[in-house]
Amino acid sequence: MPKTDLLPVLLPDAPSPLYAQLTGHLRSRILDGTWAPHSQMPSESELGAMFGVSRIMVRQALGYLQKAGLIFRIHGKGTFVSRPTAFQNVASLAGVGEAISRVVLNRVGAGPA
Amino acid sequence: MPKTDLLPVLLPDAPSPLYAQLTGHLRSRILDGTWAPHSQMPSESELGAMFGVSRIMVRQALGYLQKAGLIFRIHGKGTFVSRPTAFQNVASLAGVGEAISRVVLNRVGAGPA
Amino acid sequence: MPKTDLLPVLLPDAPSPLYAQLTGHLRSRILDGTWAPHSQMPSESELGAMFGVSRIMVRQALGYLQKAGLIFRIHGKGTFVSRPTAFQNVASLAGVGEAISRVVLNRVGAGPA
Amino acid sequence: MPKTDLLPVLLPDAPSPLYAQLTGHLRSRILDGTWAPHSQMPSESELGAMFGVSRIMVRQALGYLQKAGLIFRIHGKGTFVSRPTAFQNVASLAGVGEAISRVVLNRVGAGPA
DNA sequence: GTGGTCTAGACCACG
DNA sequence: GTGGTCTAGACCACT
Repeated sequence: MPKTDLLPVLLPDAPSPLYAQLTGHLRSRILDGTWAPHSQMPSESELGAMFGVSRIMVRQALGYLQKAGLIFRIHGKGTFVSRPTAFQNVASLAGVGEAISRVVLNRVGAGPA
Repeated sequence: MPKTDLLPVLLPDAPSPLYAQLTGHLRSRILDGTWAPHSQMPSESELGAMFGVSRIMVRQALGYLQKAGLIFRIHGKGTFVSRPTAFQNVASLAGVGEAISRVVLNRVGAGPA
Repeated sequence: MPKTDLLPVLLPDAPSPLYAQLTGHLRSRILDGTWAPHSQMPSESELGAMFGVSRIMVRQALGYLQKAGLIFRIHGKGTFVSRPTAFQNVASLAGVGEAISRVVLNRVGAGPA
Repeated sequence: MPKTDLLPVLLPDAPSPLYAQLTGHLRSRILDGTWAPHSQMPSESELGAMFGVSRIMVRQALGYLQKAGLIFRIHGKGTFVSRPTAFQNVASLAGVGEAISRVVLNRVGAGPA
């Protein structure tokens, strides 16, 4: 009787880590245009204050978004949205976009070994 | 609390589980003011060392105390005594107290810029 | 067996972050057989003590090694070397090796949640 | 009252650079014992706020004091006064003192379980 | 004044 | 008693 019928709904019982939630929130704001492409996002500290989490969690979430090609970061300058919405599904291209943007805005940075 | 070797048959023969004893000890220290309301308790590891039990036992005991509204825990921060003795029976309100305390504690340490 | 002398001298003028140095040290010990394939490595805390760094730096270094397929980690059990030296250059296969090792050592993460 | 655009070419018009003044202030506080030997000084941000200067100026001044052997800095921990007045002229030894202090400080908080 | 590295130590989830 | 998540706050490198 109790047997759930093939859940179409995603079971929300799993709490999911904070940084995962935060990643989702940030991604939404990028996709919905709150932060426009190539515009500077709020600083890591500000994002931490906005969402009530520590800076380390912000950095972890931003790291995911960077890996996904949605944003790129420039040391000493800030964090930026990388590409327009139309390109967001093409993750592999976004990576290229990031590299180009980095060069354009400043210069290449050294990745970790 | 002395050990009674003669147990009435109605009770389980085990001399009360370890975590129950520990829960009693911790509750006593909270009620007698050893750990003041809203003050931070020793860490789970320290409590384990203090009472000579494993951390899993400590967590089980703390879980009881939390459910009873005597304490609340903040991830990454610590375990805290929730309210003065007078409020200890109102478990449901204590939950609210926890939520408020959490916000208060968060905000104290997190000034925006 | 010493390191491959294939690569010309890497310019060592950059101080290189601590976690990068640590990653190198750990990789060396894996490659030289200090920690044998499929054997359990020291815990994160022990590695921190061994190298005089914080656990977070250890985790960062282990994260790199995991991404490179040299190790895999099992929650609640430990960190393990993933594959023999002969396979270390084939990073893509190492991922498969990890999956197999998980099954061999214990079992699959059974419940699909 | 007039803006002197007639500058004597030999001397700079600025009455000693900002960081030199700051360096003097900080040195005074160290020598008069405001910050005791081996005690932790205020953070770079706090010092900037205390003296109304930017953090970059603070870092420049601290760099001088470090080179002079009056202080040493530990990444992720803080800035510390290095030695009593009697030793302040022996800059080279202060470097050794720093190294030792680092180990000592590290070991205090990092028991091998 | 940003992002980058690092420390110390808490609670959480799993075995 | 492991690895996983999270906090708070320090100094560092760059602009």
